[in-house]
Amino acid sequence: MTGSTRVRFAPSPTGHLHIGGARTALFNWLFARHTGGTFVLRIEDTDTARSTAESEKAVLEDLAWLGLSWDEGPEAGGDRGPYRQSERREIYREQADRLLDEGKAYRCYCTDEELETKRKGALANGLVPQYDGTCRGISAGDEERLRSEGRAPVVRLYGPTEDIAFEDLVRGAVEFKKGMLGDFVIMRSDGRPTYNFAVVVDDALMEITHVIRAEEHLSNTMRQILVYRTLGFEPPTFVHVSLIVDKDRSKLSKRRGATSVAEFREQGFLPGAIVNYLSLLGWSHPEAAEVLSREQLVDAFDLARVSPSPAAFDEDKLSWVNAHHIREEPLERVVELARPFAERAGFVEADPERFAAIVGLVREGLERLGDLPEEIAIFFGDEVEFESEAREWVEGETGSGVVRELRTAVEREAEALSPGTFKSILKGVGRELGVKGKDLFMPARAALTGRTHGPALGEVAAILGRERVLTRLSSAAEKEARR
RNA sequence: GGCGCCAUCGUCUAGCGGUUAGGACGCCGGCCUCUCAAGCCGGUAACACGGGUUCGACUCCCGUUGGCGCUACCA
Repeated sequence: MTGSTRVRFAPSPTGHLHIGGARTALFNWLFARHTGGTFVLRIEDTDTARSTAESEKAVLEDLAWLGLSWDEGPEAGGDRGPYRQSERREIYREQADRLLDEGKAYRCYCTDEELETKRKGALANGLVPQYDGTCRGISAGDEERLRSEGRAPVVRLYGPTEDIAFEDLVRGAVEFKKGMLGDFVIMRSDGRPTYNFAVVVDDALMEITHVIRAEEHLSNTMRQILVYRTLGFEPPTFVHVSLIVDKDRSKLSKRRGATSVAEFREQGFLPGAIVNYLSLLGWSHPEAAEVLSREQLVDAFDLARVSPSPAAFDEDKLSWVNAHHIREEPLERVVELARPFAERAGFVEADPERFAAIVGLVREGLERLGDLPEEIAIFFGDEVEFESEAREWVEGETGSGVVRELRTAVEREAEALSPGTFKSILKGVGRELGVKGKDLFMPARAALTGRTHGPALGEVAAILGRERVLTRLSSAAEKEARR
């Protein structure tokens, strides 16, 4: 591939980054990185009513968190900016004026009410509602008069005079009939461009080569190609990626669970896992590999393997992918991501090495970082809280014997506790007492952690350290003695 | 309503005229194991329907059905 591809992701800043948007951004990013091209980020904030600066910040943060770095855009700069549509008003106006001068567009003074009446009339007659061209050949005098009445015009582009066909990279040949579209608005009466106009002006001027976006924009493509042609620009290659849908096949909705990247982050999904899972929605690895690092994805990504059918979001599989990433990503990375989860739950470990050891041990059984506090609780605090089943293990005769003997043995034999030494000491106790297996391990586990489930016991003891092991064994023994 | 897109196990998907239709998640068993996971082994389960085209269709064409999208001075 050449290094000249230019793609963009163009979110509207109306909230946190949506999971569907994240997937679109990801495919653009993967394509850019795979081809050595440029990934542009553009903020589509022409809808002033819904766009906010906070949302823009949130979206930027979400993208950065996912690791989808952009080469041009807000904060990154670039020589084809500005990268916010709200800062490009002049550019749209110039382009619209040009079309007006060239007679390819015209001012329309029809009011909403007039338009609404016509629309209803058309619908009533079973016709496709589209602009009837009332203002098409409007005279300068009429314009003057309408303007003096206080009417502010919109700018309309002439609808297509021929069918519009194009080749979509994932959908193949797509064709729209000319009669489907009337003269449509490109500039609103307040001077702001409409979406379909702004997008084309921006994509053309930013020299975007591949427009990779969600399928919901497929129908818009007819309008946009018309704008490209009228403006005298060459349309880019279009790539319409399928939508991500809910388990019930409807549009992904908030009410059925998390839908924003931020929400998944809060639950403890790793950015690498989200990127990995999202890549599998509508794309597949040539060798069917499923657990993939960012690098592997960049390396293997190919638009030719993007599927055209909508994909249902499956949180079970996301969790599975996440568990893999928690286990397989570099420990230091996982530790860094895990720390806030621990600290928020009150588990603050001053010693970074000990904390890393704890995370390194419990990550084997973690599906989400949100489950971390529960798992690491056993390493914190002086008092062990016993689950009832665990209590039974230390209370029985053999159990209490194991606990007492183990305490003595640890005190006598071990200066430092490694997983190996702890295990051999435990086994020694077992031999002495004639106890093995569950009857040996469970009392020890229960005394040390208060639980009957958990990570490998030797490792747990090693992280606890000799002193704490002794304390906990003593206190379990006392507990038994007091009965 | 009109136009467009989509259609393989419950879910994500492989397949690109000839396959016992493959893999993954989930689920169910087994092994391993102090426990829970992980891991390994095995099982469950699909070409929406109807017409063509062809010696031969999951694959190509048409239609039906269903899902979704667009149909705005929202993006």
